[in-house]
Amino acid sequence: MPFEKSPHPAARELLTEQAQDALAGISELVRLPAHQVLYRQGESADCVYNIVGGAVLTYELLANGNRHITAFLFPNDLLGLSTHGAYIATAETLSPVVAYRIPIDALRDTLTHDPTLSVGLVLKLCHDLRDAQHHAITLAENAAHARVAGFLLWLRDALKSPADPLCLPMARQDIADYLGLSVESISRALHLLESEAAILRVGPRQIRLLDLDKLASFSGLDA
Amino acid sequence: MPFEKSPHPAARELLTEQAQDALAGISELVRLPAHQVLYRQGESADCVYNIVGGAVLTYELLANGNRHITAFLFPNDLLGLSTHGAYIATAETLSPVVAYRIPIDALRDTLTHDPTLSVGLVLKLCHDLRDAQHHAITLAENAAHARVAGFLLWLRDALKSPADPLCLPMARQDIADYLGLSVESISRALHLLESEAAILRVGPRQIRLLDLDKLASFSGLDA
DNA sequence: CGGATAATTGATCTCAGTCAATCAACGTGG
DNA sequence: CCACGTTGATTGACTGAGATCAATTATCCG
Repeated sequence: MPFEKSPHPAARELLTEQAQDALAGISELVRLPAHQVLYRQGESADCVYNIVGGAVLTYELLANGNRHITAFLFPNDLLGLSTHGAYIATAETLSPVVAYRIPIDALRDTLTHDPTLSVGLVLKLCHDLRDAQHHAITLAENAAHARVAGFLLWLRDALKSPADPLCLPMARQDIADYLGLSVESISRALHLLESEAAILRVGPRQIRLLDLDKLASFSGLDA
Repeated sequence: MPFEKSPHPAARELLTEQAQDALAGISELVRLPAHQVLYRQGESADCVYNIVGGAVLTYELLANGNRHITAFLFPNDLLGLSTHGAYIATAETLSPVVAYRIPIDALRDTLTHDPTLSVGLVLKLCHDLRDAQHHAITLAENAAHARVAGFLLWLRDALKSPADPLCLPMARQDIADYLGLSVESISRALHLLESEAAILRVGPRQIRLLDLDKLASFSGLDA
């Protein structure tokens, strides 16, 4: 939604400062250790969270026992919104996290009074929707190395850290459950990308993206 | 977001009557023939559409020439929202369509004045986000017949037509591009589901869902 | 009725999953 | 400080589900 055509903020900062302030007024700052559950799928959705620092993932457990990761969330991301009063997914911290915890009632009240927040929230949701659709496109791409290449580029963007050794905040299994692949396929894809000199594995959690263009062409999603 | 916990409207009618009225006041009713482009990916996003009747699909063209369908849209669905002033996908009618065309500027103005609309819009976007995540989960499920079974159940729900012969508004190729499969795999999956007495193909576009429980267990997504 | 398009069926091959083993990294306790 | 055990990551061999290519059948619309 082109509410702000030219001076658009960075993709992940769609909640304007005013909106952030409005939210801060009704929220509580919480600090959480790594690998802590924020909320569980099916629980009554009482609060939403606005991440300040750290990384979070959300997942759903399927009937067959598979775990499907629906999103990785980073600073300025919002999570916990749902339509029918119950959380859709389970949310877990990947690292120590600092976040605003916002009671849903307070959010609703603020929303009905403060139009500024509305616009920011709508923009944020549009972005998240776009992200989810992009995720779906990645999953529809059948080639494993294409999914992994796309994932690395997406992560680089999401982390806003062009810091050369890209730091993965999640384990291989998390990437696998996000991309719909096995951990072994993730390894093989990384091996392939490395052998093609597109990346360099410094450590299991540190990857240098050597050739962004090559990665983009591997991902098949660009231009 | 549990803005309305108990008396929640049907999933596809999250825009309240008030919100619908607010939108109707600033919009123009348009009628379009089948297989007409509403807008193209990359164009300036000037209008959003609220579907009254008919079916629409949105897709993105990838670098490798593949077409990925991001959504099928039906009455009460909203499309055309984007974050940065340009449409993300191309939208095409599947059938003759009646829709409200809403200038984005008018929507923004209304949004900053009418909190009712805000809440409705946020709810709608939450629903769409959930739908996109569900789509991603379907794509991550590797079994072709599982995807097709899930798709049929989803479509039945989306069409709000328990009318026994389920009418598919889209072609096999559309289903394939939505589920990340080949047309042949769609056929084979339907054949399998039919041989298991879960469905019955009346015609290419008419399918009777004989055993919803069996379909659900094939889909593997339910509880 | 006839041509064009869509849908189905068949045969083959490729790629990712699975099972299994190896290797590396890290933290613990002796 | 180092041996050890546990966990996570990688690599290898094999299998199976879906893509692809090709041919046939069905359906739509003039």
